[in-house]
Amino acid sequence: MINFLKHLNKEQRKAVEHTEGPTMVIAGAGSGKTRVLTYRVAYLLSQGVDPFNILALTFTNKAAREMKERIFNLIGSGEARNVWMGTFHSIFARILRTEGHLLAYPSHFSIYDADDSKRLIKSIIKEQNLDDKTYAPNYVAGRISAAKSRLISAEEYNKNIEIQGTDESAGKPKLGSVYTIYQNRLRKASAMDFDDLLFNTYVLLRDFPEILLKYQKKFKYILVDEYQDTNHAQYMIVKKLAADNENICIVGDDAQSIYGFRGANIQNILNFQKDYPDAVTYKLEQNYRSTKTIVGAANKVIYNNREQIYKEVWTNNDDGNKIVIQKAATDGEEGSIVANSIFENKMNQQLKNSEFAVLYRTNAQSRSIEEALRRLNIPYRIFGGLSFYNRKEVKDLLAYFRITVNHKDEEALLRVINYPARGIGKTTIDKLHIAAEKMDTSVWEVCEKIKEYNPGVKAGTRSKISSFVTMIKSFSAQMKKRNAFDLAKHIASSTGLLKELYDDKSPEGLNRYENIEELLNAIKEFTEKENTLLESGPTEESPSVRTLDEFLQEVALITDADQEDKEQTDYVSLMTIHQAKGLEFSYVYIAGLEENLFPSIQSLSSRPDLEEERRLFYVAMTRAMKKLMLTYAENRYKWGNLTICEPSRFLDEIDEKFIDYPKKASMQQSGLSFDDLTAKPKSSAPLSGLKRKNLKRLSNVGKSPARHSQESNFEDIQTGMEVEHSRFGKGKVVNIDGSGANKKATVYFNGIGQKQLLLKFAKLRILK
DNA sequence: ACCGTATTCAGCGCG
DNA sequence: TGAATACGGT
Repeated sequence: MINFLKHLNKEQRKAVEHTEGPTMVIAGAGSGKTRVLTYRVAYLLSQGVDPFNILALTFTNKAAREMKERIFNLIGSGEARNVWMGTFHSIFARILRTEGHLLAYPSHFSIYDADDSKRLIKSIIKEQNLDDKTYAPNYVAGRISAAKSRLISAEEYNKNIEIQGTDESAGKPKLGSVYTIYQNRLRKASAMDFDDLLFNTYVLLRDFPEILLKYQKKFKYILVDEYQDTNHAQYMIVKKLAADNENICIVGDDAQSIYGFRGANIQNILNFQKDYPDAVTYKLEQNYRSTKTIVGAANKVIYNNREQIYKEVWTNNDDGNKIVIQKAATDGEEGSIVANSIFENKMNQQLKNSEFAVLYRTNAQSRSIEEALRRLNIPYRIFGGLSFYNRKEVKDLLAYFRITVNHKDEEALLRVINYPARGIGKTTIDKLHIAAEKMDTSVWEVCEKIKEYNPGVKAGTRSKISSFVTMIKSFSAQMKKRNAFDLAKHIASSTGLLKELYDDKSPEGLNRYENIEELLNAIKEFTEKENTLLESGPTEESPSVRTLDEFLQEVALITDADQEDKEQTDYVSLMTIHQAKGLEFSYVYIAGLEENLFPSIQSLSSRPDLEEERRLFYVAMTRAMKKLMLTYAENRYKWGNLTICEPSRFLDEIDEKFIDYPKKASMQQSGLSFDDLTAKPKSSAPLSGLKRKNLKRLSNVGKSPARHSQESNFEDIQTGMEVEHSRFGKGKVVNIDGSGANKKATVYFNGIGQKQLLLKFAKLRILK
């Protein structure tokens, strides 16, 4: 039964078997952290602990998903399914849906994403006649978010002399009142933002002892992943929940704390021993991932930080290759060096693209690397950017769902009240707003009782508003009767949204239409998946159909669109170091090791910030299993003009004995004059610009990562051919015009008719 | 109401 | 450089 424990080393095993009392597991990079967490849960279950008594908190959906899968693999999904395992936000949202009424929230409250929050903040700033430069919405949002994650309410914020002083001397004395108004508006919309999910959970546990007791009794065993990334709110909630049993196990690595800028408090992990004097600490120091060279070099770098828990990461792996440091004349040449090196390694050792990753500090750096990879025809995928659920069209449809579930959801209302256009324009919406403000109610309420409130709009507009209200209400009426998919499809078509996108025959429009299709597919999957689950076992409640509001609850907290790539395509990964956390690759390139870029210019003035940059570098280095190459450029395009750069101080922190400086190749000389300085501006002519946009867009759908190699086949399409299109089906090419990237085909599709398609976008498959 | 042009502003980003 | 937004004309 517990023979799976033999897959663990001595220290890992001790950490797994020590189930009672506070436990801290310091897991060095590549030391099998996830393994310990999953085995620990499996072990608890095998010891007879009730799965309903286990709470496992992670930061990302991905981490939660992976952990679940691995536990299922160890001991089957039967019992393990009932463990409360998920992100902080999803678990707390779940608690708030049941207990939120105590805080006067309905169970169907909306969750505002960062976008919604910013829109709202922006409109408040406007309404208050504040200058949107001194009160930049991003900055204001950041301040409010920081306050909430430090558990400072709007009221406390305004009362706090120190904070008020800071804001006043920064010339932004109204921040507090924006915060207050923001909270009122959220409240009126029956909505919580991401920070509220934490904040309100804390308030719930603080002010309602019986609720606290209930969850303390329930969660007898608490596990927290990536503890070094917890912010104050998360820390306090966990502390409260664990106060009774103190069966808390936290796992993390202080050396990998890289989210200080968004409120993570590294002191939480550094002070764990003080918070729980009885805590037992286990250190996982054996690295299974990297070569001795990489581990040694990384250790040496992180050693320069003052604040850390002492540990010595070591490995049994081979020495491996030395770390290569390469200088480039420009960022363009840096891209070429990286691409060439990938090409060489790949050819010499017959490697897959997926064994390579290029990491950088800022997203803007991806450009030069992309171009170089494209020149060598190496398939790549850029991570980051807009994820599926952040696309406009997807959010629009979701907004219809949201307002169906929660009429008061104002951000949703504003998104869709005039989309597709129904003649309810800006002027009208402003009037509605003013009326709502005056009567201290929601915009929805004004719309619903438009005659009573009489916001001074013409009769014609009034009837348009009324029919919008009627339409939304009709959706709501069907919500509990129809399954999520049926209703979603009904909403998509009867609002005219589907038609609007369908009629847009531009390549972008097609893309949007397909995204809606994909969203509907996801809902269908959701509907069916849950139904099969119901048959197989006893679950909570007992609804016979999965409804739209349930789908919305699930989807509101999903942000990684990369639902495991189904087609495991083979590409080089390009991502920021932050995105690379938790991943590993055989060959890693870290680009842009220059002062003011990495470490970032914003970090230079404070020691903690600089140390965070160093940890970031540590994280980057320790992603590599076999080979690591570091590059920097002497000149780099920043915001459009060439800037002179100095090598990063971090390069000096690596012990010489681990480094291999390649002999200055002649290509660097020629590269300077020919490859880059002259070719660079021209290489981003309209054509390549368009292509890149397309790649970026595709790259984020997850289902269809950017694959450069695929693009070539449109050259082959000719008049008379039989082709297949993902949406229109089979058809015959009637005509071709244009050439190169602008090559267009006129295709006659069976049963649909003629379509004009830009070949570089339309993924046509040649049949005959 | 909507579209094309001008202007502005760049940090990493979980949920 | 380029994306996101503001503005002014139709």
